[in-house]
Amino acid sequence: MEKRATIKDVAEAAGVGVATVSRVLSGGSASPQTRERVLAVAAQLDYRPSALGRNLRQRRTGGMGLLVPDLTDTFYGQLAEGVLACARSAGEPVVLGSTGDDPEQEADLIGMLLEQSVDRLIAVPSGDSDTWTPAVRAGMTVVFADRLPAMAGTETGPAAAGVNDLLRMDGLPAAATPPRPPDVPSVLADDRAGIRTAVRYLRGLGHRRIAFLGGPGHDRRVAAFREAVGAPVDEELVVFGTGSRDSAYAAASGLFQSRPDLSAVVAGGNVLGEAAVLAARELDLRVPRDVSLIMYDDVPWAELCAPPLTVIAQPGRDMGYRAAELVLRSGTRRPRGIVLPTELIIRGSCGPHR
Amino acid sequence: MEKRATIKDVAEAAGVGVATVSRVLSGGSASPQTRERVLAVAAQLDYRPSALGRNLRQRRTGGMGLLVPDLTDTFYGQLAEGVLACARSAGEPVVLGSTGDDPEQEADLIGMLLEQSVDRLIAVPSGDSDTWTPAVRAGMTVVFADRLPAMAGTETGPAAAGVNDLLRMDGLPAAATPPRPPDVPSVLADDRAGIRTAVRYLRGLGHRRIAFLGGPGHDRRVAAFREAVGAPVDEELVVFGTGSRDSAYAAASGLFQSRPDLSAVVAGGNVLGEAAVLAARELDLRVPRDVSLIMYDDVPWAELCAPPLTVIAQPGRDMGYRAAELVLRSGTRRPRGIVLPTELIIRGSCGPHR
DNA sequence: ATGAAAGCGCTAACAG
DNA sequence: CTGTTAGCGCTTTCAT
Repeated sequence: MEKRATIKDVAEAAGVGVATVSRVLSGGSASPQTRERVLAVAAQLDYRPSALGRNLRQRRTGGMGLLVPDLTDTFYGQLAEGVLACARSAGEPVVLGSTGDDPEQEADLIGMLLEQSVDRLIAVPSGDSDTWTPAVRAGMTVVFADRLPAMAGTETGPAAAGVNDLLRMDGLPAAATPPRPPDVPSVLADDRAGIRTAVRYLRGLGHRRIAFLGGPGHDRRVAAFREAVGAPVDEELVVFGTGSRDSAYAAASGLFQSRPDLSAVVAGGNVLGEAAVLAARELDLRVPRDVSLIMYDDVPWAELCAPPLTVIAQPGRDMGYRAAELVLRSGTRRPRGIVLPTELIIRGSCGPHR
Repeated sequence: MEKRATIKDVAEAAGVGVATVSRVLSGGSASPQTRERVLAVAAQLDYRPSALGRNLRQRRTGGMGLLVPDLTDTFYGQLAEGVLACARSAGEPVVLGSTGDDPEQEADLIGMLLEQSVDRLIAVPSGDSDTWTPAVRAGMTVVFADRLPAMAGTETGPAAAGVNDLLRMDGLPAAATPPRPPDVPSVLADDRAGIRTAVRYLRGLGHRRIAFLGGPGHDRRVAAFREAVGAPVDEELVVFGTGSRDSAYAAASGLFQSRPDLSAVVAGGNVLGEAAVLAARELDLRVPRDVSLIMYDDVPWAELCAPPLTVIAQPGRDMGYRAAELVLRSGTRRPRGIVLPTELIIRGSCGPHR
């Protein structure tokens, strides 16, 4: 454990001032001579500028934070891979946190990031806009991915100050394509189109009693579902798990048992899809003979199921990559929301209603 | 974006010196009076000590780095969740990197961490011991998880200096239980026992031509496999993918086609198991009727397969948690290797040889 | 018990 | 074009 050379060491060894070294290394002006000498000495000393010094000086950490609900969920794994790929090509570090879809943990992690002076953050938010106000007020550039924070105090009339105003999206007016991105820096999938396509597909197959199995943060998807199935929504057919696999299973199982008349279900995420398959099997419901299933997220194992699962694919890796780009370019342009397309991939888990 | 209060602000507002504030906040000695006042002022000012200043002063970043091959692989997702859980309870940040099982990227990421002065690292290593020498020499505390770096220059006689000497494990002598942990700080699964149990199980079912489908970093598993199947190992039955899903599929498919006489395969990881299922289906081989399959890693979707997959379960989350504990306690005791048990979970993907 | 002061390694004025 | 200097926010002797 030998201690690293500092900029001062390099300066002395090269017979120049520290400022010159700093300039050379960050591409400032310097005579070719000096530049070369400094570079040579730096290389020779194996000098690595310390991010510590630079960060303190600039009062900010480089890189970015990344907050996801659960890395065990393959979709978030894909998203994370995208973020990491972009960060790597920029040579920036990524500080990771897993929130477990719990607003409190999320708030703690935000606090931790603030303490680290991480001022760029990509998040799949769990808490509502109130959770996010501190981060924004502290000057963080935050890009939301996969979903937006719910608006706080929505039922109490005018929304409280904070990010709420930014979150106001178009109020889901009559189907307009292409979708208008929200005004918050964000990378989302076109949930509405994805769900609508799925529901239409099921209806085309003759299904009328279609259920939605959702999880935390799936409100845009449920909204789209309600819109797609039309007016009298059978509320018993819209159920939610809390994010854990157990609760997802319980929700799925409960749904199948309480409403044996349903003929198709749309799972709002891959963990819920997994639960649906498991619950169906346990109850001896055969897919797609007894019940058709469409799952949000295309994950590798969707193809391994018997039958292979029909899915609404969203580009997880791309979403992560784009989000990282947005958050890194935040100085350049005021980033706006991005909406990425989804795709219905028809495999074998849906059949005609019978 | 209001700027945060500094320790100086607190000191002034409380009418004390900065040193006192520092002491109070880090649990040093101070009169109850002073302590209370400082605390009150700090709370009132919403003061958060800046990690930047502290880190620079102490010439090290808190927290830890985490390097995994691929977050899209559910096992590493579990591992990461474990690490994050431990880090969170310690309030420490985690800097994440994904290596893609590529030693070069790994080396780059190590460089990045060094630049950040991250001096604790948990890694699922891709490169050999040479890749890791710089990190160790720079004074990093590194805990390996899931596997150890291969020894460099092993074929050229005496191993080169570096971490090589630390890596020397017991040379797989005749089966001794319990397994002796290596002398490197590490958290590993008991691969040998896991593989041996699996092979014995298959043999008990009458299988004689058993193949091993491996990936990067599976050398301990292959070694165990060779040991378990005994002397004349049919080398054609031991094949490798490079880590990507495509190459895993190619390897599996090639294996099935070149050796239609095999009756069972052990997949060294869940990505390879996935590939095996896919390849078998593509070739119209039925599991377990035509070929039995055991996969390393118990992942949620193993149960969804038809038939559900018999697996060698290893405690991914625990491994991550323990590794994080080790790396955090590194100041206290010199951490040694830990070996965690595996478990053969029999489901439906193995049948009698026929 | 407490304050003053010295940096940690770096960048950004500001002079020369 | 280049060197000097002043901190960034914090911990830590060292006096008091």
